[in-house]
Amino acid sequence: MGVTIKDIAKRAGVSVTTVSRALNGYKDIRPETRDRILRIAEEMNYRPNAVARSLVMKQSRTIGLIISGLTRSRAGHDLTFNIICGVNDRATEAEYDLVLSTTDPSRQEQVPYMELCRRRQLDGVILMGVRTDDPYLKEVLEASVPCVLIDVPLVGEKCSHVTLDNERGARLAVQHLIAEGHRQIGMINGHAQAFVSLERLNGYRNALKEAGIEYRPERVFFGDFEESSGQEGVRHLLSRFPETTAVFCASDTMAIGAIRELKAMGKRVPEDVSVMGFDDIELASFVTPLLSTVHQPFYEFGTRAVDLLIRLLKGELGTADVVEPHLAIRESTAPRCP
Amino acid sequence: MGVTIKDIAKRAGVSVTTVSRALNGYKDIRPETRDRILRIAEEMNYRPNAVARSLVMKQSRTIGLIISGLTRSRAGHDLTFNIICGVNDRATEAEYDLVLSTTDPSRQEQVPYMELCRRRQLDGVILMGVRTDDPYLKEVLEASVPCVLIDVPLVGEKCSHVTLDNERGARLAVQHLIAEGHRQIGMINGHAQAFVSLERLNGYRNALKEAGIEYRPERVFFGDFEESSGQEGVRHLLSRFPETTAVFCASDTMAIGAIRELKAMGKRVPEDVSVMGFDDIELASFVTPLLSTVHQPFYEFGTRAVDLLIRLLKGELGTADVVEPHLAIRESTAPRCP
DNA sequence: CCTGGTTTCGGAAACGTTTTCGGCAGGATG
DNA sequence: CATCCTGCCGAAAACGTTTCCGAAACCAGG
Repeated sequence: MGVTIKDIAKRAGVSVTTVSRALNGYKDIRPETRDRILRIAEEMNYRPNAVARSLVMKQSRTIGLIISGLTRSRAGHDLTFNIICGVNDRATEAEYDLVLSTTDPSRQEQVPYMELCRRRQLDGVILMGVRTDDPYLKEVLEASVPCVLIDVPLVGEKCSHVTLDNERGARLAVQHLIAEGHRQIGMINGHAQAFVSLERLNGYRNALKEAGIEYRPERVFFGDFEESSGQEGVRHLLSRFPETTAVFCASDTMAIGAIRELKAMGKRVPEDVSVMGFDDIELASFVTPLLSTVHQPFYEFGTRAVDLLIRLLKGELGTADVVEPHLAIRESTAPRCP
Repeated sequence: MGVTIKDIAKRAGVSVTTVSRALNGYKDIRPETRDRILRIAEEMNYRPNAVARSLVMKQSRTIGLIISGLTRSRAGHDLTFNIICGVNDRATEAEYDLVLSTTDPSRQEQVPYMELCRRRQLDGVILMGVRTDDPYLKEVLEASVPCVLIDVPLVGEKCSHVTLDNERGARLAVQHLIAEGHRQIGMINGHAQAFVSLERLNGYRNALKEAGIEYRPERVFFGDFEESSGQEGVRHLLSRFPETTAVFCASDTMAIGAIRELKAMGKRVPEDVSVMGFDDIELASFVTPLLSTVHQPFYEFGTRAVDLLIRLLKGELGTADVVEPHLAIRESTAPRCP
């Protein structure tokens, strides 16, 4: 159907070798024949067949974006989408094709990481959404195809990652709470299978310690990043520590749930209790009160991930890219009422 | 690097033909040799090379998801993401790989539709975000690779589409407004380059006509689906028709902008003016007041698009899949105050 | 024993590229 | 004149599959 390199060769009266040379800009070809071939290719509307090329070159100029647990969580919408956009934009800039793939822990056992890569002959992959106990994690580190992880702080020879400085982000958040006069501060964390949860917990602890406030494990509730666990979290926290005047949530979604529950309990936000989120999703700028939170540049995560991957593809060693957090202070936090 | 069919053949002492036969479950092979080969393949951890297979079979078991104007619009986030999820889920179910690709009108001129398909040897594509004046639209209809359009009501021999019954959705929306007692109803439409805009306008007109209300073209403002054009829309509409008590917006995002502007003008929503949206994006359930709107099942659009494409791939003729709208009445609409 | 039909298998071409190797001119050098 | 580059080009192998065609081997019927 399509016009091939052979057709051009025939029409130009040369061999396929010469056509290939002309098309790929090699030097050992007479300029006139090169131009003639190029003109003919143009006329015949020739388009190279990437599949055939991949087969012989053993690389596909394709990167895989593998997302674990995509549809499961409602929390990740805005977040995931922006990363996808960043990856896509940067990948097409660099002339890489992008194949989208999703898994979950059970599928990860069924189909191993390397099979996924080999099947499509992926040059590299960007992996997000994996949990600490996911099978892919070990596979990735000892695999032969380069990989960059998002929000998983691991590096290997052929493995980089990009993530926020989560400890610092969390620390800034509760530092702000403390600066506003709060001392009875609870935390609603994500599940323990997420790396970021542990780091954010550390940030919370460190901020308290700096301020000379005692850390009490009972003050942190482990949810699952979803709205309902935010509600559950405040019920749990407030019943045990009614004197709480501020709560730090490890996701905006949970913060929204927390606010909803606080309102249902007759508390005012932020007058009675301040709540701080994490992520700065789009919703944070639309709910009432507007959510104070720590901003994560998700789109940039996507572009950076591609950059890291391209460096890996060039043979450079794996590296870490941790981006600076900054606060977005809005309406859901306020000075503690005396 | 990877183990190939040839390695298996050597180890099993048969030809590659026989191995291929065993692997693909053909019948002209002795059951014992088939089982033996299968066992060996298993042992050697063989994975077929999809690239080589694509080359010879001239089909890739890959579908392209081409999105025009992805990052440009903030309006489309939730919408686009859900469609992507639907497409992805259904595609992996059907064992198709998904390559993500984005364009915009200018890129569409540079790289023709068919080139995109041929390069990756796509079996078919799902196309969304195209406008009435986009180059791809003509190309798609006369192209040789099957295509399903989202929200573009065109069918061809190898071209299906899935869309909401937009006329009906809009009609239901303003019928509801009319039923609430409103008669001074403005409309904030999308841009004229979107098919849905025209259909929604028809719905608006038809609902008015049914109710015996005069249709006045000056009462409809053409925006661009974005929040700011919603604000602009109410300024325009309210300055010309201060007696307006309800406005129907062709997107939730514009509705949110409209509400914001109305509040800024000192009007209460819905007491002074009702506003109705379109799309039912996630945000609609979080803003205050909660947005009344017409629901679109975006995720389902994605899955249905894949189903349509698969039927096209089987050789069936192009067809239309128009899904029934239904209203989600919440807080932003209310009976007209007497 | 011959014929004809199955069953089971292998050789080889094909898909569209890239790349290695070598060949043939022509000019420069000895 | 012999030798050696250098510039330009073609033949052919290779990538990993699938598939067409034919060939053994076996069996049944005559």
